Amino acid sequence: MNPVQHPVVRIQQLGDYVDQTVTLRGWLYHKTGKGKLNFLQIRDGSGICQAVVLRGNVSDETFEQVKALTQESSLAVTGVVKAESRAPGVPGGFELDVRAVTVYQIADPYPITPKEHGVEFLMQNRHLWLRSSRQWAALRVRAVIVRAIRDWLDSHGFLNVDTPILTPAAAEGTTTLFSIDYHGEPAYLAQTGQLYNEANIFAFGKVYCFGPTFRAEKSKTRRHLQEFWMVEPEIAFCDLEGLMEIEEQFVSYIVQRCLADCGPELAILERDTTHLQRVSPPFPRIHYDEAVAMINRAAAAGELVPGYPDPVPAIEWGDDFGSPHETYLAAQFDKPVFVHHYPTQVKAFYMEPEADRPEVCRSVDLLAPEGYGEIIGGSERMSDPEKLIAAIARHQLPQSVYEWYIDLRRYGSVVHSGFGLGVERTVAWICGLDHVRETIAFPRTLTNLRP
RNA sequence: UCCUCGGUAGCUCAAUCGGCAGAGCAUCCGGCUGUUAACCGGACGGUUGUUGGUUCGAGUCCAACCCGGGGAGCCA
Repeated sequence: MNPVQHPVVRIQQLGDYVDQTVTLRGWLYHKTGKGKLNFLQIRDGSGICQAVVLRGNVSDETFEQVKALTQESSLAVTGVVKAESRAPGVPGGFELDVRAVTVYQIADPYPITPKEHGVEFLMQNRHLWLRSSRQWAALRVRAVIVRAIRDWLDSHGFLNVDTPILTPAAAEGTTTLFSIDYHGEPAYLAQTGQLYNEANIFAFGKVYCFGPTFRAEKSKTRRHLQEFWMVEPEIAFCDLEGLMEIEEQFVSYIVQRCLADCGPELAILERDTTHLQRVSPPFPRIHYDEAVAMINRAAAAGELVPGYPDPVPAIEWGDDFGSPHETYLAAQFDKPVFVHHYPTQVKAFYMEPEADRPEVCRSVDLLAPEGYGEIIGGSERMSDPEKLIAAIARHQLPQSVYEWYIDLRRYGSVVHSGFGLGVERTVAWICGLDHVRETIAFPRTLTNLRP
């Protein structure tokens, strides 16, 4: 029996071929032998299918070949698709009653077994780990999230205008940047496209940039990468309140799209989706003042940070929140929560101070539930050129470097706002992963540059 | 940078008071017609992160260093 005589199908489509003879091409994910009966779990990138090889249904030569297959051997199997409730797989419920097998390669002993492994080992073998079902599922959800991001923005009047990755200076003074040699001149890998986005809205009205950003922070936590992807929408004629409305529509769409399109993937990840199903506008909004009061009430009562053995630390008005504060705040709500009007002094120079209360600014962070932390940071931008020049001076930044940015306020300034959404944290939240390293194919963490 | 936990077979781990370094998985051989991380029998597998020290004797105790995990700060 020649495999090429039958349609070559992907496992995802198997349900359309019940009782037909087809060929699958892929890799052996797992094998259990029962004497004259062998069960092969075959991956092809689109799903996992159980193939049943019974001695007598295939040639003796083929049967011996199957017994010799190792994990991750590449092969093609031809047989009849059967609806079979006992069959595991993605999608489950179908199996292939095998009649012929073509082995492309017998794989060397595969280092990643179905048993447990440590993080260090898995990261050293990331190029192979990607094949494991949980990693496969998370990266497929990531792809859907990216698609949802673009679909929502593209269909709501935003133009994708990407911004440079090689930049001459820091957008926000404090963060550590990766520096490179730009033909003898120091340059840096971008940590945000925001300033360029602000130029772009004066040409296009509503824009977004979407790409990798770089932070050379010595951060070694489940929420941090050195290289991560961020989508940054920026909107002309939009104030803080308008911004929050856009953010909650946008995030809700992303979540609902994943629930609709990623059922099998979320099942593999064993994600409890009850929290996610509640994600719809409006999201709760709390003022920084109120957040400080909530934290200090919890601190006084000796409450613990959810998920940690430590008590909620008290905070003084004017300080930025630490991770334990954000974790505590987010846990008080069952939806993402907006925290707005942070103190001006802890935020970036370009954020618009509140007119009748300049010690707070028109900024807003969105905190994800279940301990996933800040997934969005955004603000209304300063639109008056004189106030912007003063803010640049107050932050001891060189005005000459920002002349082009000040120009944006000299030639038709308007109220405008924007935000940045971190893709990896969003993926971690929606997938219920405990570390962002599993949300991107080749994560760059503090200690992982290779593979 | 700081705090904290760890490093023993390819992988995941065990080793009592300082006294012969041991299991499971993977791999190889044999058995099994419904397996779901199958199961049963056998084989193979070790410079205990590195260097130095204490001791009759160190995986175990001491010191320094290297590597990794989690967290703080900072951030998305």
